[in-house]
Amino acid sequence: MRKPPVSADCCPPGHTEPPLGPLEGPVADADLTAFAKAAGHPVRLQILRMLSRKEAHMCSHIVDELPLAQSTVSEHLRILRNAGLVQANDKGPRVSYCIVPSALKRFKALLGAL
Amino acid sequence: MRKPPVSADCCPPGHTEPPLGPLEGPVADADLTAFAKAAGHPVRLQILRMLSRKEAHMCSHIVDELPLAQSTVSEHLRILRNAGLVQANDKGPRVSYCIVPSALKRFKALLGAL
DNA sequence: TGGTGATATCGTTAATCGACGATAGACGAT
DNA sequence: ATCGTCTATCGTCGATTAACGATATCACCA
Repeated sequence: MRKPPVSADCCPPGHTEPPLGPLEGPVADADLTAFAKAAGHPVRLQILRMLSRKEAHMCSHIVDELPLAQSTVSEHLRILRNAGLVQANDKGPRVSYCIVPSALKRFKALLGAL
Repeated sequence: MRKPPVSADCCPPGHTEPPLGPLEGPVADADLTAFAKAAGHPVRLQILRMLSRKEAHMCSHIVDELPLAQSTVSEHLRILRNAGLVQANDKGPRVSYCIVPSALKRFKALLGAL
């Protein structure tokens, strides 16, 4: 349930390399469980794919692509945000979403350590 | 919900390299969702870790390690089996479990393709 | 200042999940 | 043949999740 601070600019080009955290132990287990749980839903995976292909950034675009109510999509985005996989810059009435590269990297690293 | 056939011997040494299936498209999405859903639970992750460290093979060992009823552990093992991540050889009254290396590999590949 | 479009939140409801105890089935040992 | 052990399955119950519509909030524009 880590809620990362909303950064002003979305998807900053990777320049720093944080240590990504431990790959085993309680923290690793909690993180991997949270990541997998968030990704373990067809709609959320679809959203992640859209964001990773940079086909859609704005919430309304995502809503247009899915046969779901806006509130439902917003809820899935909230779950992805809470898991730390996705980030939002809420400048103005439009909110642009993007994947958090370091989180995805950590997700892959944690799974790789299995 | 693919239920792989139970092989007679568990954890055969890797000798063949199946193509692992597509990394995108509906099948990939379904597989990745199923894998992530199965792994997205603390108890199941713990079971996967036990199996990957080869600390425990038998169901009873896993039950001993966890503060859960035997039926609950059996249910988690069933979910992991249904996801294809785990395999059982039910020779005799004891059942030995192990991770399915190719499934784990595919899981990592699917996530890596994100 | 009032309106408009875009998101988030709230409350509700149906469906799914997680856990348990009880029970059944399979096998080896006695 | 019977017993004891190990595992799977069933039925149940409470908790959580997923979806929706309605409503609130926010930033911009006229």
